[in-house]
Amino acid sequence: MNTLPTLATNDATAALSRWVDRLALRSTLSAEEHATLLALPGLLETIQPNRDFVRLGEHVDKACLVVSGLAGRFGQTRSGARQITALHLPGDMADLHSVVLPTSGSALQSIGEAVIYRVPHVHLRAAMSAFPALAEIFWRDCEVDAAVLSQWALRNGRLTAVGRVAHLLAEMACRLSLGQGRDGLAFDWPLTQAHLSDATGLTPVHVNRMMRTIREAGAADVRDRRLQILSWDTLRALGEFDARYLQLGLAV
Amino acid sequence: MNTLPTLATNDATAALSRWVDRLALRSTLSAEEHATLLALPGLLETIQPNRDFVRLGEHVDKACLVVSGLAGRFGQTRSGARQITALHLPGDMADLHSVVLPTSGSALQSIGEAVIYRVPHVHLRAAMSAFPALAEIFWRDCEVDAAVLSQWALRNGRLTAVGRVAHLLAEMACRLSLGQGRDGLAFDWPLTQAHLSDATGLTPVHVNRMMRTIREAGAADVRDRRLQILSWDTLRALGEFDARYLQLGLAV
DNA sequence: CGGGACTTTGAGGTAGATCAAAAAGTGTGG
DNA sequence: CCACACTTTTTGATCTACCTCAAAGTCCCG
Repeated sequence: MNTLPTLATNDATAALSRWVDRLALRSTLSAEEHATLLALPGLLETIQPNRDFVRLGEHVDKACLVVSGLAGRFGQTRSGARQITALHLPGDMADLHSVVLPTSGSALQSIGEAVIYRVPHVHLRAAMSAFPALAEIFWRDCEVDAAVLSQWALRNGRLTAVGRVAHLLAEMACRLSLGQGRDGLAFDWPLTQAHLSDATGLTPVHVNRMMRTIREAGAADVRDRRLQILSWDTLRALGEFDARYLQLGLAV
Repeated sequence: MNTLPTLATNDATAALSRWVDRLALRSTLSAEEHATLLALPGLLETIQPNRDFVRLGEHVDKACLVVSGLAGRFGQTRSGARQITALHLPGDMADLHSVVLPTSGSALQSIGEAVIYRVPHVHLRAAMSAFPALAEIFWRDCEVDAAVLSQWALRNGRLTAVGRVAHLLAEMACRLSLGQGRDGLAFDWPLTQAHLSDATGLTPVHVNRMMRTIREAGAADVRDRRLQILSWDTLRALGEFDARYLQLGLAV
């Protein structure tokens, strides 16, 4: 499915803009740096639902910016069990780290249909050469992802099943709203219960039961492919959730 | 317990040298960059067993290089359960990422007695200013840690208890030997079974049983605070272990 | 209207947790 | 060198959170 060139360019610019805004939350960008990043060339690509767009072990020379939809980072055991180690939403440069480690250590897959914008490393490197501060800014962006992953390890290692699911829902609500969740918020939600089970290390059946528990607690609900926050406080309590690790610049 | 200044300096230099050698495995360093890093000033500090030397939420202005002993990165749930999200051995700059994210998202604690060398960010930043390539090299080092964490998430999410413990033992054997494990290798091993349980998300009692399983399989054994690799192939099979993610430059 | 993907429910099994206590190791002071 | 306290490992017995297997129900799309 092709979009008109202009439309496509607008999509990419909007996603780049989201990304740059998020960078600016945590780093100081000069006007020139800002402009350079917004002008990064790349290729728009529509990815069918649940398709790898970066394969495990592949040598990559482009970084993927999520334009629309959702992307997951997938690991896999020898016996074929999958584990999601990161979820990326529009405005996330999903594998910025590939600039410094170009051999992909895990696969990237679309969740639902997704559009990505592939930015060649050459251009990112050119930007870094022109503005050395960008290296640090990119590095910082990657470290926020690492902090999130560290929280996932804690959650999946030490929370009960309800806690794990609730924590994930709460995290996504925060990231999707770029702030604290609030009662009544709702978001597009392409994740199936199978995806949630791969992210939390549970079985799909058990995730289903935990979603019921969360619904019956009046915390959150997924209906019609949308996530509804019913009671933010309840959800946060269930998942022992504290948004500080997301580094969104919220009140401490 | 104070050591003579000269001795102390030698320790720090040896640890810095290990760190720089490891950087050189994955990045290309010029002679000047090499020399600058080896000359990084810092403070040697001996840490009592099981003491936090970086606290959660603290604002840090120094990065910690492990000189001797072992350090763990600890997360904690509200209910007090602990999860280890990284283990750092001598020659690891345990929180290099603090240069770009100075508010610590998790605590660092010694495992057994440890010696660390605290390198002020100012000097790391000065090095980065003098040699812009260093920013990228530091970033790459952090990304290797992130790749390891991602593997931990996969392991703890999707392997059985024996697999998790075996995988951790195999990883540590590789990192301690800077290569593949080999039958008969042995290493100092300050980790208690309680530590292993915090790293794998299991209970100490169950870790004990899994250690027995691993011993009875003839794969590995801990005796007298030393880890003995009995059969590398068996251990690797038990943990579904593939060393590539460690980026040690081994044969693929 | 039929087929595929996803959710939901049920029944029964098991890996790992929990609780409790003994055994072994380690360090300290007398 | 022994006695004591403390930490760590080991073992046993029981319990339960989550898994497995199976099938029905729902939604969506061609």
